[in-house]
Amino acid sequence: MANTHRRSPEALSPSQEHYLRAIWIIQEEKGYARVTDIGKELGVAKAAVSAAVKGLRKEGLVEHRHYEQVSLTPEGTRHAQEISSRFAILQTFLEDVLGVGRDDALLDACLLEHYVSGRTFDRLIDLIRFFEGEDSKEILERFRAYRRECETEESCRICSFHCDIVVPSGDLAHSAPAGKEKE
Amino acid sequence: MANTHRRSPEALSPSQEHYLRAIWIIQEEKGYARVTDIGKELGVAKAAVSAAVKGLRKEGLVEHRHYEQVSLTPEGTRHAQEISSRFAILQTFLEDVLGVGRDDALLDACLLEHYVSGRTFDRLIDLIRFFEGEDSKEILERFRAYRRECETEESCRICSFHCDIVVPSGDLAHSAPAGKEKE
DNA sequence: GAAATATGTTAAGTATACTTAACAGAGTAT
DNA sequence: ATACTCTGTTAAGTATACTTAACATATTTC
Repeated sequence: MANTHRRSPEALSPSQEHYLRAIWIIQEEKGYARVTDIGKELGVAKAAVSAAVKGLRKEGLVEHRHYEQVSLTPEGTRHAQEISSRFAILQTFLEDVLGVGRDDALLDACLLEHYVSGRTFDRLIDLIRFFEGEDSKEILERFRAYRRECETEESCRICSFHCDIVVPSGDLAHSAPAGKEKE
Repeated sequence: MANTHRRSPEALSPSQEHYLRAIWIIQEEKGYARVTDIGKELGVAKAAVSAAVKGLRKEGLVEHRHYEQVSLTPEGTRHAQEISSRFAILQTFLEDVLGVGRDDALLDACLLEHYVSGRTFDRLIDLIRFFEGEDSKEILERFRAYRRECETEESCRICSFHCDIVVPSGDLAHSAPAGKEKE
């Protein structure tokens, strides 16, 4: 695909990451995960889960004997926690820093968790911690005030798209059709 | 798919968005886009471009007669600009606010542009503008100082993953395995 | 203008990630 | 204990998005 991360062979696909996180969540909630539970959690048919689990088993991420429940191996657990960590970081950033509503934040975090690079996650954590710090609390407050102002002002509706960030001239300028994206 | 945005039928796929942006970039650069150019830009075979263009034509986003060059319709141009706008917003945020290196920023922006919701983009613009504003310049500087400190400190290496954001207890707390993610 | 090169299309095949439908195994209920 | 229900698997089919190979068209070069 022109749009998809070119992964190294051992790397997990977004779909696989999703399954792992779902299994982890269900395990935490009710102790064990069944095919049907996973399907419900992700909104897919049992057959799809069955196939996905087969793949995850082949990679040593879950244990699963026919007609029995699915459980994460230590390796699988490690991955699941990593993904959940990424999810939590994104959700925190979206909700608590940006002020995005919970529903949008959950949806966005769920998609983005698979695509953000480790380096960017590190920086996001920095930013969250910066805003979280005692001597920066007032900054977050200032940003929130700025945002409220932005929401009421007429001029700011325009900047949702085609604002001067697209064809910028200021301090943050980039030439509009920016660099290549070979992955 | 468990991992992919469930789009309304008229919505574009990440792949299609990618093609549109590539065509736009090439058009800007050299006036016209050929199948081969697009393939090179995206790193895919000509055959793939041919098929993709057929789809985009059916949706009225590009014009293309057999063995001739591809050009965006007004509708296609609108989409391409929108995507480029999203890309630029992300790149600006990653590079200028977070301080992610250019290469990572380009790669990340290229993946994320397809998945971030409009609402989140609005807020990202707010944040960029906030940091860009004259009376906030010193805040960005303070964040950069904080980051530099973070990089040198031993304790901060630990927080890349499995930090207390995962199982949080502070002000920014979320219960660890956070909400559903039906899309 | 014929040959060589560049460009574009088509066909066939692969991989992922789903779907529905049919079937198989396990547990419960009267 | 037979029937019903729930759960899991398999098979077949769909859709997207690629690949390579073969072929078609267009352009350039001599």
